[in-house]
Amino acid sequence: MINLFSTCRKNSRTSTEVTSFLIDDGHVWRKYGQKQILNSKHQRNYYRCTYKIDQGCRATKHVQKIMDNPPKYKTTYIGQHTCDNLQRAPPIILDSSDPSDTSILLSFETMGFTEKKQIDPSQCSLKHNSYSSSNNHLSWNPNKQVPFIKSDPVSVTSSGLNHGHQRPLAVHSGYDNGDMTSSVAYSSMNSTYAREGEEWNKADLHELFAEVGEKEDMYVVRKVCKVGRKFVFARFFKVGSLHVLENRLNITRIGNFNLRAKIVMFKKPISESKKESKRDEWVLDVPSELTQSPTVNLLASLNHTVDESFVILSLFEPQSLWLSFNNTNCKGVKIDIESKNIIESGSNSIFEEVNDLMGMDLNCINTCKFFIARDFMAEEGCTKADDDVTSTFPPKSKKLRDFKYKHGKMKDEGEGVILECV
DNA sequence: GATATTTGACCGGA
DNA sequence: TCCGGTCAAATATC
Repeated sequence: MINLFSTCRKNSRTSTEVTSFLIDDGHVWRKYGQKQILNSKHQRNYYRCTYKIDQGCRATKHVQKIMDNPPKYKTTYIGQHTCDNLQRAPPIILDSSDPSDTSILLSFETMGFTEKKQIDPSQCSLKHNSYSSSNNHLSWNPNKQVPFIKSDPVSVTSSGLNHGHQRPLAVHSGYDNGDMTSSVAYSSMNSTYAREGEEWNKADLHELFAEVGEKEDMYVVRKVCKVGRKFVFARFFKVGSLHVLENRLNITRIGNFNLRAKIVMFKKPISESKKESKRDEWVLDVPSELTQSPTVNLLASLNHTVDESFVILSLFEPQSLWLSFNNTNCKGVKIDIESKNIIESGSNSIFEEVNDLMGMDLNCINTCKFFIARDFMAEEGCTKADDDVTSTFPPKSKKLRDFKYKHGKMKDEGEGVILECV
């Protein structure tokens, strides 16, 4: 429910919306305070535009939960944005949890079409586009809560997915890294951009995932990856075939948007405390089927030398891979698989190094981009996987960039990876 | 080190 | 003086 009106307050235009979910207007907000309001059960959270300092944008808003069951949130916008920084991607998935959790927006990608139009909150209605369930994609009728999937070309039964009892679900968001334990399948799902009018929340995703497997938990990453995509980690138990599960998710459509699912190939020992669940402790779990990775063929075509490189296939940019070179000062290079262009490199001298070491003839399309060189010299020839695609990239500070490149071990940087030792 | 959030203190209008 | 809005140091997270 949206109740929009305008009035004057402190010489600023204000508008108020009452919704059953938290909304995202495409702007980047920073919380600057919270206050217990008289005769109100919940605190009011205050936000200002992130670009207040940079660009002098004076827009603010406050959000307050005004009803519990069903939840209702009152968002009051004060002032208009004068900044020109819209959030990197318009949102579509809206959280219905506590207002203190400000993370939870996902975006979706239409097939071959990228839409960067900002969503006007006043237009954020419940209208939905109909979608034809042709071309082997599953369709979802947004007017129905569940199930999301009407039909299933891939037999869930034959996939070995367990459809038994449902485990209690846990949802992580914000800065929670997700306490991913072993013996489970993780699927990272990313997609870009949204179309107007559809609202999604984590409860929706829970129900969607429940359709395809026994899901333990789901982690909606707070920030976007460096290509501006939101993504979700979902963990499933008792998965008979990871690839069937992956395929199953990848043929799922939500409205006009495809789900993009990639299996996350790492695991983490169960730890007792949250503090112990730092990603530094993650260890790789590269299943044997990954030896069939396309990167193997690519490397073969590139005449690489066995002990000189690792190959990292990005989860979130599956069209590219990273190569790192142990014997050089230049720690790595990112290569587009199809074009074989270097799209990011640690230094301008990388090309000579690549040519010398790998016998590759690579093209440079961008040497200006900086990437965080990492040390892949870990035990047993493997490094620890880093599932974080959320770090600032590139680092804004030259000082920080220099530091990270010099040390080359900044584990907090990078992106979700499948690592393969070759 | 950079950036975001938390939270008690502070301020100003009613 | 009360109360809502904001500040800013401390803290958390990356």
